[in-house]
Amino acid sequence: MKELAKTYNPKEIEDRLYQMWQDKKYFHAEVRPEKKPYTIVIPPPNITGQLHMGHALDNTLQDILIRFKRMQGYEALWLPGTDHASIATEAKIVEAMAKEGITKEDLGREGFLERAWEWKRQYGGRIISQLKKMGSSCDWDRERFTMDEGCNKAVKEVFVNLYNKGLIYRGNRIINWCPHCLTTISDAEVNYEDQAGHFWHLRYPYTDGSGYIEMATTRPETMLGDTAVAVNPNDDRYKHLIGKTVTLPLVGREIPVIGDEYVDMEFGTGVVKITPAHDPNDFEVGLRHNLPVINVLTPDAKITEDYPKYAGMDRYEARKAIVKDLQECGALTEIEDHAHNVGTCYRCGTTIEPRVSMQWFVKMKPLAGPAIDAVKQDKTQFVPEHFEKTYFHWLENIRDWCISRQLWWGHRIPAFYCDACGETVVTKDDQAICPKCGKPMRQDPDTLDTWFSSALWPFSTLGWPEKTKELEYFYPTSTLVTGYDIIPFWVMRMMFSGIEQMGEVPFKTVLIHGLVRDSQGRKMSKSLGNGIDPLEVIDKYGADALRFTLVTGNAPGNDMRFYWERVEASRNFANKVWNASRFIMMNLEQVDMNAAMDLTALTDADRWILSKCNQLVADVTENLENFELGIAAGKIYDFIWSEFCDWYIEMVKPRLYGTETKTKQAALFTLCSVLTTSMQLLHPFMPFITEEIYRTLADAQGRLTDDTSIMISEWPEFMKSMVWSKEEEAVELIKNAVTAMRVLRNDMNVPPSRKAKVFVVSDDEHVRGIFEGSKDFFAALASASEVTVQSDKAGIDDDAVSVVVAGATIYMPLSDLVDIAKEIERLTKERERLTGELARVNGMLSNERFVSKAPEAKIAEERAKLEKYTAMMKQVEEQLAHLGKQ
RNA sequence: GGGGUCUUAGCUCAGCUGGGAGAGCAUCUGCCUUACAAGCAGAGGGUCAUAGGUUCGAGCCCUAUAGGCCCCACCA
Repeated sequence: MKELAKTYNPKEIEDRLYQMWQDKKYFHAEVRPEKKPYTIVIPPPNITGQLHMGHALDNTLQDILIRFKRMQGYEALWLPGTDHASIATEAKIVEAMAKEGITKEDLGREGFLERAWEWKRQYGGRIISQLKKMGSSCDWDRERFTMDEGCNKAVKEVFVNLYNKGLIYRGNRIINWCPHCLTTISDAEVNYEDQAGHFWHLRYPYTDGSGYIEMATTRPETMLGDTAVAVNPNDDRYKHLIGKTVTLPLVGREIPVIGDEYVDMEFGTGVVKITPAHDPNDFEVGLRHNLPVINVLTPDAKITEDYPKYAGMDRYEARKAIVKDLQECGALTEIEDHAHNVGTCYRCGTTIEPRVSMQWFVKMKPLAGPAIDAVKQDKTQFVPEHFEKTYFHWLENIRDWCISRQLWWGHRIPAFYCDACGETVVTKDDQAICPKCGKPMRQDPDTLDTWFSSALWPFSTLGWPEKTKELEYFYPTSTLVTGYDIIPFWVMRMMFSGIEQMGEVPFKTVLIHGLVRDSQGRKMSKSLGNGIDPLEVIDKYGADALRFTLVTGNAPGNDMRFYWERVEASRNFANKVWNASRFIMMNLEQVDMNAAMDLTALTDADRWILSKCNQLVADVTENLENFELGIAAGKIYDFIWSEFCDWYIEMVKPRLYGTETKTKQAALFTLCSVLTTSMQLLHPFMPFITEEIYRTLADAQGRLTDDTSIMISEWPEFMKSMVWSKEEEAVELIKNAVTAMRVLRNDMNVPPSRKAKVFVVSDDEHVRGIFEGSKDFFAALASASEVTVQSDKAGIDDDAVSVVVAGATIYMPLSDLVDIAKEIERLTKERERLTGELARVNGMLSNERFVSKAPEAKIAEERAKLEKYTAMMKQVEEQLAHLGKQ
């Protein structure tokens, strides 16, 4: 027979089992019309990425769902892949090249891309192999990459579709520019942070020499590009000035004073300098007033050649120089401290430079509407629900999406320009010759925002734009699992893309999770060095322990803290499971498991645990269906540890160590049955250990085949015929009695090694029957030398210690060990407790409004309690009276 | 400025449709009981942030207040 090691060693089994699952193609899903599909597309990790706790959590949740559904009989597809992460990857490669002293320009576009693909081949697989360590049951045969041929086709298709509908346009607009990455970034990619800065108060003189107007700015260097000064047209202080002109200091340009309601009269001096080229609001004002747009900065944020005195200085140097010059010419009157919000690049942290340039945009309003409606109509549901508010808020306030990037690594924009005649052609197929004038065309050099291709992921990975059978079968996908921080970047964009291109939402449920933080609640980050590597956790405690830790004690959508102690607790649970299995298998050889099972041999204890286990099946299934993964895991944990191990296995030991075959067989049958069911319920959470136990058990029972695997076994089902309430009640009574005895012995410092005679007294024949039938294990669990069940106190020493449970009083003649005073104290305490309970129940039942309004069942429940407590109270009082006499 | 969310045992957090406050860790006591000391049996510890309200009944629903965190926002 197969033996299990004394402690669970994950390293011995994880890789081996994962390999087996892969070899057997258990992760692979096919179009099978006779089965219902269940689909998850993975949030594709960046090829630059290393597995971190966020991935670990995200993938654990997905794997739990997919394994659960697979066992339930769905054709479960978990579609994996990676993201090309244009800006991050390109930056990494450029950085590596810099170390060799090469620039992008040295290699040229083709050469650079070659190098990038090489880099992808080399590192793109790393994250995948790390996901496998987690036990992720992805269909690796269908692995995709956001820049593979299929995705590229989809990207071009969508671009052309949207362009033809007028939903993609090219325009000269103010965008977020990163002077370090030298590309645009979208609004969503700008992080705002508070920075200490200053208010510089400036005076611009009127051209007619009639004085000056004063204003404040946080960015004095942009004054080179000022093309107006604005006041609020309703402002009595200034409205008469509208139409006058001022002379821009240092530059000498004559610019108008204009009136625009954008100016807040209450703030500052109520005067604003307008720099359309370098501020988004000023840009809008400029549009309204037809102001010239004067760009004073180069792409890397240096002053342009147009201002020789400052040319070549970066924006901060220029600021110093200009401030100094303004001061010298008397235009600067005051410098005030001022904290303000500065936009920074999400990738490199550089302060964003608003900049006017020709870019491609997606018109968002027409796309946002249907995406909002779909969620309002519950076509897609968020879990937890309140995240839909975040989603609505984003979509309702959305601005057009800037999608062009000045990068080489990415999907190239399928637009072709004719320099000769100015023609633009947007097409899926390369266009070399201008259809209008026949001259050569050149393709737009820019690439698309990475999220443009990610947005298509739920259908591009299923073959779209081809009408594949996969697409028809697996789309819309079932559940999307991601962090709340990704809603604006990805979830939202998949929603409107799916609706627009497919006519159907991309997924039915969005399961949102929070961030994994460190033990002090800080974000895990490279710079803090507080990140915990999931691979290290797996190495030390096993993947199952890591997975279990990530899914328990945490509600959906909430951030969680990562503690090593919690992993230890999970590991301990794994070990518990392991040892319970080991115990069962050690005893298996005692009986012939192939012999027919005599169901009448099942005892109350057997039926009790089977009934409990059956209920667990119902609960866990329901919780999983409602995405309450943590609750489900908690219930399995409690059942296995507190019910199965702490009680049932202990109850069954006397039978296993005895000689009677029939009852032994019933016990082993029950043990195996409950073990198997609970391993199946636990499998989505802890795939490795459950598989190992499942297969080892099959082996021990002589039914192990090549295709025995828990992951393709059928999910257990709740069976009405296995609800045994009477047996449950009976065993609960015994459990209460055992606990009461233990408490009593503990209070009196009686060690378990000291066995005592126990008398159970009850005038209820039914209760006596229960104790009679459970004598063997009752004695063992209560450390009794022998148990006598009788209807009265005949033959029991007067000084026996007693404990009262519902329906019975239990006596232990520990005459020489008993401290009478202590015993009276204990009983007095018990009387107090019962008095409290009775007061509560009586209070409720004497409340007329409760009796008339509460549900029938609740009232009956309270009446039963009243009866039970009254009887117990009577017993306790009798005991007290008796002891008091001595 | 707008929105969201949280406040429950010493710590970290659960508590699913309102019906006697839970877990893990920590603390204390006693156990090497032949599956497990990564264990077993017990114990202590909470005015569920505060104040109102709805209800027969509120940790849970409503309103206000205080504090923490997050997201969004163009106040130069």
